[in-house]
Amino acid sequence: MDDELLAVRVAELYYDENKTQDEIGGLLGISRWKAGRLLAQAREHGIVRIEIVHPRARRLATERALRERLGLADAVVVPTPENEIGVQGRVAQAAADFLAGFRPVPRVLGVSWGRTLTDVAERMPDGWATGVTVVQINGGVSLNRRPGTAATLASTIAQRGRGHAVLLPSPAILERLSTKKAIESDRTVAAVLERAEEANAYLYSAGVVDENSAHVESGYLRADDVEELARRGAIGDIVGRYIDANGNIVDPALDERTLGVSLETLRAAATAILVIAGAAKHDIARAVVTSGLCTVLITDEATARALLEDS
Amino acid sequence: MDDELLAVRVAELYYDENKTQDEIGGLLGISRWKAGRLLAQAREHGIVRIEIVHPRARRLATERALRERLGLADAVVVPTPENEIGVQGRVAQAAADFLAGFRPVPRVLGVSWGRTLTDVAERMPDGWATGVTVVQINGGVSLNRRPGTAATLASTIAQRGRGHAVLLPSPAILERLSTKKAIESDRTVAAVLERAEEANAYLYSAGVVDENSAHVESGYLRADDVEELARRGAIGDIVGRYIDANGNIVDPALDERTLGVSLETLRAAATAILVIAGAAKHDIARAVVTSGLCTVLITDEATARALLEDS
DNA sequence: GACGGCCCTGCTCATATGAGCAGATGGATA
DNA sequence: TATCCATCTGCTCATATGAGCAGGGCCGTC
Repeated sequence: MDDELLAVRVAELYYDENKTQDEIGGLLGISRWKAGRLLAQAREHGIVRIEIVHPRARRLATERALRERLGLADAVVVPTPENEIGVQGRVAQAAADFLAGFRPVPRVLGVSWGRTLTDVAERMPDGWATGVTVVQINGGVSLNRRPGTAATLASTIAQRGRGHAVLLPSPAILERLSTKKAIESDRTVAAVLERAEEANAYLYSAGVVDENSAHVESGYLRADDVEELARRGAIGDIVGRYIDANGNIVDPALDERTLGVSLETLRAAATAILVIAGAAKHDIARAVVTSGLCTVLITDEATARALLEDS
Repeated sequence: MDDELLAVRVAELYYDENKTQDEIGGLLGISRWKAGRLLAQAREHGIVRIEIVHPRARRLATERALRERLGLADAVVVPTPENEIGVQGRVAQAAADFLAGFRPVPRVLGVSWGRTLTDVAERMPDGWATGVTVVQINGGVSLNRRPGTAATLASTIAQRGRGHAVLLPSPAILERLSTKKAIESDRTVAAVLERAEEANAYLYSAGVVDENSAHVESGYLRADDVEELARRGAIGDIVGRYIDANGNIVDPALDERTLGVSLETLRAAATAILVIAGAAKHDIARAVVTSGLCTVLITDEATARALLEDS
């Protein structure tokens, strides 16, 4: 019996049968030290495969790589399920867990909106904070017919944190720059934007450039506007603003008409948490992370690997 | 963070990050004993899944169940691969390993023939014994056109064991009883059968009742003979003899014309090793094992589970 | 509000394990 | 054949771990 086969036997006796290395030595006619060494070999050669099977499992090694190689303050990575079934939920759960455990507990939290953030809000544990102010950081989905809009999302997070939400009563993108300036200078809106600027942490996701974008669905943009953006290099949007692979604004004129915190605010933030999942969003995730728009990344392993590959 | 989630974190830090329970306690703000207890819980609840990934892995727990619940002297169970791809090979390898490690090394080994045993023979390690006599225990496949017949199989096992093969120069089933008696009383044949009776161990497999059986292929039986056997309750054959679910001979007249060791010889043997794999053979495996025709079973996990289910 | 039982916690102590070391083994080379 | 080098082996010792136990808090019950 060669050493590899012996290692398999040792591993079986140790892990399946809960024998001590000493007993194993006795059974297989080898010394207990040899048993220990074979066991180490078995682990090294991948004969022993240890997996943490749980919807809330994480990938600490990948998280560390992200922190070290991309200079992130923190990262949370969950395994990507087969065919991405349920990644959104898993990543949202991880984001909720992260936020709930984040210290110091933010007194003012800036949030954007979207499908992903709605998922996060739903998963925030009740009582995750004691008196948090949740500020909406970009113009909202009031036009959207679906429930679960920016307003309910922010309110949910706030209520569960025993606090209140400060909503931004404005469209995401205005048709004319003058309208945008007018709204912005409205006292209530200005007050909201001011609070948004002083948030202790920002929580946002990102969208990809395609005709199903929430901006199109809500009527802020037309399908051909999006096409044009894509043609000009846009790969996605964060807080309503379309950026290219370098994290730069694609269409400054459009951006001027977009209401909410600026990319500069995010870049300067002490804590900016990007929550993003799925293969479709690898490119936009890369753009956001490499251009320093976030300090914390919460994502699935496939996305994380995509980011790490080219660095 | 509830205990289950905490257990997941502990498991990750322990198994993925190789931290000590003490370090984990420090990281998660719990005592090292709590970390240890959570780890135990995680293992118990199946959050930690440890697998031995190797072509020669075994299922010791199932083996133990077979020994204890079916009264076998020994059992070897290998995992059934997805869609049974390669089970035959895996089980054959396990049989070869078992035989090579069997103590005391048999001086005389009785073998039957067939696809499975050919696979076993090919996998016997060179020098597995020092001077073994391998006796063919049932009539052979001289008519068979394919290579790898009873003769080469027995010779291979013998050569690798630094010994020689004693072949049974006879068809498996004779057309007429008188012919069988005549052959049986031939001095050389009688001598072989005598050696077969005194084997220290028998190694054989089993076939299922269908028109592709080696007996039909070799011309010993016609397709409609097999159909008739099935109609009368036959579920398969071992050492050329067709048995029903209770391990009894189905057609005594046919059996009389079948040349080789009897079922009684197998039942009385100190060591009779059945090598069998695949879902198609679950029934015949059950018949052989429950009727005491073997003392050692070498099989795949699915087959083993099928046997254990109804006991 | 007092009591009793249950579970959980943090401990002690025996055991299991891994790191590191010195001698043994074996194969290649001069 | 003698010698060297590399690997392997069995050891000592420090550390990590698990079993079992006593005390404390929490719950329900009276």
